Amino acid sequence: MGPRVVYIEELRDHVGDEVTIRGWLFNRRSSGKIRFLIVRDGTGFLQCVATAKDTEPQSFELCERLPQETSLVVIGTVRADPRAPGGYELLLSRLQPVQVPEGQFPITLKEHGVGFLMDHRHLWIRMRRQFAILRIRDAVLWAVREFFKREGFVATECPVIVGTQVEGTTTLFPLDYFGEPAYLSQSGQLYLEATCMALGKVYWIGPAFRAEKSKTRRHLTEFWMAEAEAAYFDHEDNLALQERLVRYVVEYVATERRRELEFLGRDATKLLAEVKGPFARVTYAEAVRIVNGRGVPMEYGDDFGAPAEDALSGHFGKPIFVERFPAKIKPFYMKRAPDDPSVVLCADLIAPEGYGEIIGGSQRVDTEEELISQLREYSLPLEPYRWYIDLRKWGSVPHSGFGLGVERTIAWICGVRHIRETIPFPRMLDRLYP
RNA sequence: UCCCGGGUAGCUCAACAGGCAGAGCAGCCGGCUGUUAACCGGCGGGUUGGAGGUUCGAGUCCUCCCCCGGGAGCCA
Repeated sequence: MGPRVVYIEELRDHVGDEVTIRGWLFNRRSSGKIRFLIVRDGTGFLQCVATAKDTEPQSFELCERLPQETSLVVIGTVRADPRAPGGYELLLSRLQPVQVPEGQFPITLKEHGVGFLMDHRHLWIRMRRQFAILRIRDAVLWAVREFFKREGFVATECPVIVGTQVEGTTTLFPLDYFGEPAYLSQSGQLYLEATCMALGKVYWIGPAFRAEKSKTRRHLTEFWMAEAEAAYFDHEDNLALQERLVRYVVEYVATERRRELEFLGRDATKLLAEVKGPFARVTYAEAVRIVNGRGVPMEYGDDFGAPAEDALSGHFGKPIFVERFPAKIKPFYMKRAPDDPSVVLCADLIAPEGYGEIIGGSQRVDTEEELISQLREYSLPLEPYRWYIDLRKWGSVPHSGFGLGVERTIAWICGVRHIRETIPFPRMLDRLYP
């Protein structure tokens, strides 16, 4: 048995010790009699230093030959050295290859085009930038779970195969369910409304599918949403909850993943400043005026396009709730404002810096009469929604909820322009491989 | 679906007005005891996305198709 096996992220506690690291060869450099290996192990990257004096001869020889992405076990002494990236390095005693690649690894440390990288996504995720983003993704999802746990929400699940269309079939992926038409869910919301009447405050993190043929940096056909629904929550409770969630997530990531944010060139201080104070809050009508005032044409009744969202986020420099949209451009399940039935008690949360809408939420229709009349207004059939209507017959209460777009949130926190890098294997229009 | 841009070596790109298809990196060989995408010297590397057309001659011009990227609409 060799020295104790440790992970790179634990090295600060092992300075002076001889340890074993199991990982992959990320890069190597040589200056003749001194050779440097960069080894990664999933928790970080480590510089290993090999010299003829300190390193066992056969291992020293291998340092000059092993190709990129060789899986290997390295044994050496941990030491702190300011010349090492990360501050710690391993003085290599010996190494043992696990598997040596025959050819050259497709992804080098040089430039590559996006198309090439996407075709090699299964290997691309081993590179430093992707490593940082995916570890931030992990932190975002943990933060969401921790937040809801603290707020007393119950974790639950929604079906992914559904028979009901939420708003028209064009955005749904159809499925043959033993001869019955079925779809991949575009949101768990309707089911969450049922579940919150049983468990009070509920949330789930699950996939959502949109068959829309959109081709932008903000869209995936398969993406993840953190959805919450709470009985007895009105519109105001809903916004307060969302604001606490977003602030919690950002503060959590800024603390737990500072190193990764730094690597991405993201200024954690700026992020924290953006969520520190109360979020901006405007009505849809005010938002339209602001957008117009910044030179982006749009009329009352239009939905916000990407340029309009960018204009808004540029105006405030912090997250913005846009409330009270015209009912006509929002789905059937949103509750009308009591003082103005042409608008609904909803809000979209627009992220700062042009990252777009990260939350959509609303107070829901809670009476059977309203619900049936709105389904009719939207020309939707009542039959598939029978169970949903049923909820309004048996102790219906005011309730509200929202869905947070996980990838857009990660893109904003990471400061990456395209959300395809925020999920291990993005599904997009014309992108099903790998 | 629409509007742009592109497809040349393993990768990133160049090639004037139609006239011998090139560079950097990667790879291989050699050098270097503190490298940071290391550096220095040498070597090999091509059905120019596909099909057809114009021409003495096509990477370059024309037609169709395929693929990729950027943006729009729709949304989280």
